[in-house]
Amino acid sequence: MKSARAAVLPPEPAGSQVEAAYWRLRQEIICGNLAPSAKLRIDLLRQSYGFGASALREALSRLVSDGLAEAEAQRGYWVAPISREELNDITMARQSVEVEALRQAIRFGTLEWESGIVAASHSLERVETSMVKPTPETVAGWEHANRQFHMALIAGCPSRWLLRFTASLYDQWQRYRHRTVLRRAIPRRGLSADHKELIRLTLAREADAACAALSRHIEDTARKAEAAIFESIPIKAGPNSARRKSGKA
Amino acid sequence: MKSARAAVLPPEPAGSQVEAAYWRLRQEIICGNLAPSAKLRIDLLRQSYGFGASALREALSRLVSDGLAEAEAQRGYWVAPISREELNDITMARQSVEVEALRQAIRFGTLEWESGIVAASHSLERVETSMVKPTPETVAGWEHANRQFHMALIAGCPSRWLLRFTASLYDQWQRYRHRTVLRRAIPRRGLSADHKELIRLTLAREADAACAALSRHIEDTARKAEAAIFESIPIKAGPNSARRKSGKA
DNA sequence: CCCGACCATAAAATCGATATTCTAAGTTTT
DNA sequence: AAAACTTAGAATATCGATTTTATGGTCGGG
Repeated sequence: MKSARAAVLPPEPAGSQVEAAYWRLRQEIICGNLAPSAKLRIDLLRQSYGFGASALREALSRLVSDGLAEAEAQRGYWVAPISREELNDITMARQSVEVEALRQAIRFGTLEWESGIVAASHSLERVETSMVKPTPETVAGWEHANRQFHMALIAGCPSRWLLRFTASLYDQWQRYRHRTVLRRAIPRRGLSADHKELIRLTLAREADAACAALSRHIEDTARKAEAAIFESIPIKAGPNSARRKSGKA
Repeated sequence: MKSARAAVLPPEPAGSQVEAAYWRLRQEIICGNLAPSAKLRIDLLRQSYGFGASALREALSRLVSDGLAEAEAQRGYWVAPISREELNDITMARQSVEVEALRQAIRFGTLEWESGIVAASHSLERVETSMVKPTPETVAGWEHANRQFHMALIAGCPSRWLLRFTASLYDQWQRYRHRTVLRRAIPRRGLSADHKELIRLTLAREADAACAALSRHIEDTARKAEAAIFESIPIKAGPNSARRKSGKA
């Protein structure tokens, strides 16, 4: 039981303080505990999470490179803002990059790749089936399983750069979707028709159809998130989200 | 005269020590002064460039995110290695991402975008015309102008993410091409037929033809670099390029 | 003679303290 | 009254010293 649990929890490879700080902050940003556009004050984070100042600076640096945070010299760090425009941008970019990665995966993928898809979809199905109510823990497990599934789909792509970009975009996307997961109704039990079809077409190596299905899937989920975030009840924007729009000097 | 010069020199926005260190190291890696796979020892860099240890660590962190360096916890930093495989990967990824960016630029580009292309191609032509012999300075100017030109081509693309990925890949590519520029014959005077055609098709908004031309251009230049680097005289690999291939613990 | 554990050296990671820069409130001047 | 200057406060950036961890050679045992 315990090992089965561990497998669905998000990994936090803490080989060093910096890594630990990086993964922690990353998680906090993605799941919204650190709200978009919030100021990230070093000494405050220091006492909140118990990391050293240097480690935090280094972690924040990496988050800036990932596009999860922003920095201005001598002014400090902020959580990257979110907006309808950027959600659309992320969606469009995924439709370019992730779909191309899938195409190449279908073209070059090995048996090992196919097995990975089957394994990941099994995990995802199991998690979805056992998730009766969305709590922070089950949601974290589901998000991890879903990420693993999407990565498994394209893992057969031989281009390490496309894979890297895809992962980067997926993390960005998760920031948006996370805000919609907690409020949505109890999820269906088992994989969605979307996913099943995507798996079938991919394993059948029907590239065009599979790519179209993935593109549609990306579009649909993004539209739902867009509606949930920007058109229904606006979630607390946070009082500390003041950010100079600033023309630079 | 001086201002005209300044315009073609690569920018090094040194708003802070960390930024300065970052841009300096980045330049040294791209132009090969810091050889691929070379160990990056903090205290050594410290006395070589005169930056503080913390600033260097932070800069190195960012370079890792950019894929220009690698890190292993408790073991330090290395310059990212180069290989024929990765060159092919970068090339393929550019053909996916950069070409898609061009397609969107052609579709959505404004008048300002067109002007940017004309301006950048003018700069590039001027630099190429005035470059009688490849010296480190003129090469740096030419590489900057060439980069500006490629970025100008796709600047009309509305997706900030695609632009970011393209820039990232272009930097990677520059590492490879730089090793071929110094040894090649005296360049033609003025823009290549390749570039002229690419500009013409782009400004005429003939998307398919322009994308095909760009894809071919990327492929051709990559092939030339591949031949120059991996099939002719192997450049000094550097005695300090020893790197554990290492299975991780 | 070979293998494994131990110790000395060197490098990297972390922490705390100092200096610099920015922000904002209060004051003065026009 | 409005604008600009001054000054106190806070946050960031930088540097040096300490702690922790890896590495390579050596000694002792099998």
